[in-house]
Amino acid sequence: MTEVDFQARIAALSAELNRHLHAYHVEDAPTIPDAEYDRLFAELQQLEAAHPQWALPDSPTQRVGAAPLPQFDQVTHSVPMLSLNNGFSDEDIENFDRRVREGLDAAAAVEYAAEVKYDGLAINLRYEHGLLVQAATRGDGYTGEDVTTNIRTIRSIPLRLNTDTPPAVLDVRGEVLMFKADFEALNARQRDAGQKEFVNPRNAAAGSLRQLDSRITAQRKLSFFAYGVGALEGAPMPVSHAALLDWYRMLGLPVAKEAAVVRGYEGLMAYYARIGAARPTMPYEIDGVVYKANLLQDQRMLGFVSRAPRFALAHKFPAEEALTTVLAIEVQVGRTGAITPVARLASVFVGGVNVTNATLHNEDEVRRKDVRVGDTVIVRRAGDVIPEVLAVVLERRPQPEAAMYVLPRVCPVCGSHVVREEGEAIARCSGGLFCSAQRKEAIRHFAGRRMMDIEGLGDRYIDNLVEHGKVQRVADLYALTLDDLLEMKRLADERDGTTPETVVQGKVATKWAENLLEAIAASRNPPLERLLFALGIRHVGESTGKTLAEWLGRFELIRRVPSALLRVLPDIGGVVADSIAEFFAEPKNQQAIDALLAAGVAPQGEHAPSAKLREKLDPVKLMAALGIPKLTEARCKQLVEQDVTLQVLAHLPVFNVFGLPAGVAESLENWMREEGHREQLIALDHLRNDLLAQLPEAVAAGPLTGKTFVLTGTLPSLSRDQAGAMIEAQGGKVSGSVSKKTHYLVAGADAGSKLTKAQDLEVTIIDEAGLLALLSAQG
DNA sequence: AGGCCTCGAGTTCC
DNA sequence: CTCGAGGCCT
Repeated sequence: MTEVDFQARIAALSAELNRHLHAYHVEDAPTIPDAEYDRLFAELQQLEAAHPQWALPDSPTQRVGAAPLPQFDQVTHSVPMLSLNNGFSDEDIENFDRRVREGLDAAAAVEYAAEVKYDGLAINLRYEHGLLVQAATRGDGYTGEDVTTNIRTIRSIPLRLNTDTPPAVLDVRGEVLMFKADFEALNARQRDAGQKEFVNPRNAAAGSLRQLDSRITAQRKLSFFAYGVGALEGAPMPVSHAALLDWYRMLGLPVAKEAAVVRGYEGLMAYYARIGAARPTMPYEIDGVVYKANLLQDQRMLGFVSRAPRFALAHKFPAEEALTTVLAIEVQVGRTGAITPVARLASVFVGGVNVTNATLHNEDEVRRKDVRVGDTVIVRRAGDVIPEVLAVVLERRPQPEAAMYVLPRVCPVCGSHVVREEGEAIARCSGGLFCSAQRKEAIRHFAGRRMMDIEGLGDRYIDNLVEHGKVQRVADLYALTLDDLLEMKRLADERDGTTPETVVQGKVATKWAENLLEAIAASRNPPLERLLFALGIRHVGESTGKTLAEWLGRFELIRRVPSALLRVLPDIGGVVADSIAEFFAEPKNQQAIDALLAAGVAPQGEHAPSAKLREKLDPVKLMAALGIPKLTEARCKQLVEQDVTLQVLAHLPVFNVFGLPAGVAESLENWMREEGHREQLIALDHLRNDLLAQLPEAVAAGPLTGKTFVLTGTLPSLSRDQAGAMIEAQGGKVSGSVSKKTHYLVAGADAGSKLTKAQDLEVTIIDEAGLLALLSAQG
């Protein structure tokens, strides 16, 4: 044979084998005996090995797996993979149908695409010019993991689309799952090999897909069904969901047989009943059905609400329920001291997992359900994840019965009083950082991934470090020595009665300790927003931390700004501002922070306060932010217009002047009479002047000055932060929600309610390209 | 005052 | 993931 012959033979074999694969795995109609397939496969493998230059990218030999990866790479989805809203009751479905009809102004019954909801893993397959180039997990919806080599091993996924005119880019959304039969077979193999069995098909599929060694994945029988689309370039978007599925079938992609088009509420319910009846005999597990407005045009019109489409709903089957007994009711103490009762249960298999604990939320909840030790209870996994005690089976309550549960009046950890604020559902331990449980939780929070990110400082170590007095405050982490850690481990081993590893495997233990110390040291320079989040200030999470860092720039400043100034920042109101100011005013916290700084913790990326702050330092806004009852912004404006600045206000002897109504004047007077308030005002005024002096001049009047923008959806190339920064750099303003005052709405993919609202208000809507044009045209 | 939306907090299992 | 609370707009 000549080289040309080899090339032709390889191509022919690839094509033929791919046809057989498709017939077998997608059409369920085998075309040749397995032995014959294996023979052709072996021939192809041989030829490719001898003539690798002719091997095709979609050769079936690509499916056997490759050497292990060191890790999975991160992939950013060009169109986010959002989640669906869930419906359980008939009423939920009725509401869904009604909202859709209202949204579409539809008189007649709406046409829906209905399909089963697989219990598997959502995956995005990217095809470029017809070739599978990348497969990624859903992840958090925006970023997932690159599992291409593993996905290639799934026989029913075409490596090349069956078309001569493939789109330049096609993101196929679908579900990877394991058939029940394949799951049973796998577990039988695992059992024979003495390996751990998987608890359910979903976990087996997830575990197989997360193998770094794709040769293992290749041995697991995974399946795939396509049901959605992300990015699509170079081909028109099908006009309906049903048309999309038809197109997929033509391209050789597996699509579930159960997909159907139905009409109106009755159609939905009939489909649900039909699938529910067929469910036990289906070859794979499903946890419900999915409804989507069939017409793409309808989907567009309905749009999105925050993170979920308004045009689709997952109609879930009732969660599986199981009976078990309550062994004990214990309480947990959270970071904020929250006392949460938890039921310890006799282990029971429900919803695909073994459940041994279930939260009882709070005292009222336990009372309402009247859960007692020894009771038989109905348990289910709420929202498919979190186990929940549904109800007590009273007939099975043992005699003599246990007493009704009462929440402990003192903290079981530290003995401090448990307090329940008026109107609050949650009881809290009053011990603060005196309570070791709260201390542990505070340290755990501090070390967390999204905060200081100290790798290797897990719960067990934190427990031991606190128990053995090595760490009292977070700052103590930075003073830990190798000896401290080794001693801690020795004590812990002694107490647990385990073999003291330090002695037996001194080297291993030392290495562990060195790594941990290194991780702690490496956490010394976090971005400012993360440090703020890590401190555990109530109401300050990731987002609020970011706001503070962005607007005020320096930790030293944030530490001393009064509540009134915090309150003028976006998304920070009275409650949050007070919480922050009180935290930093508390001497214990001050000491803890000073110790942290002394230990060398220094946030990186500090900067001067944002120039945007200038407008927030407006005397009217600041005065209104003081939180004086009845003193509205309008009243403040009135005062400032009569030259009553903060400074003047602080020294005013009387208040029933300036045309203020008697009630307002009285309220003002009462406030001023309280101790420290006049001083507060003066300090605030000084701080304001200080800040104004150091703030960069207001952004030079740019072309966008006076224009307000709102960003929504996902832009193709810019993050929202980047787009916002660009707008602000040219003098524009970015606001969080659409109003009449909005000049432009910048809408990306999957824009939600903001888009609808902008349309209602007839606000100019532009996309990323439009924004860039606007920016560059004038910049 | 009411409604919508986002953020924070708490929770479980593998 | 879900709940409740806080913030912001009409």
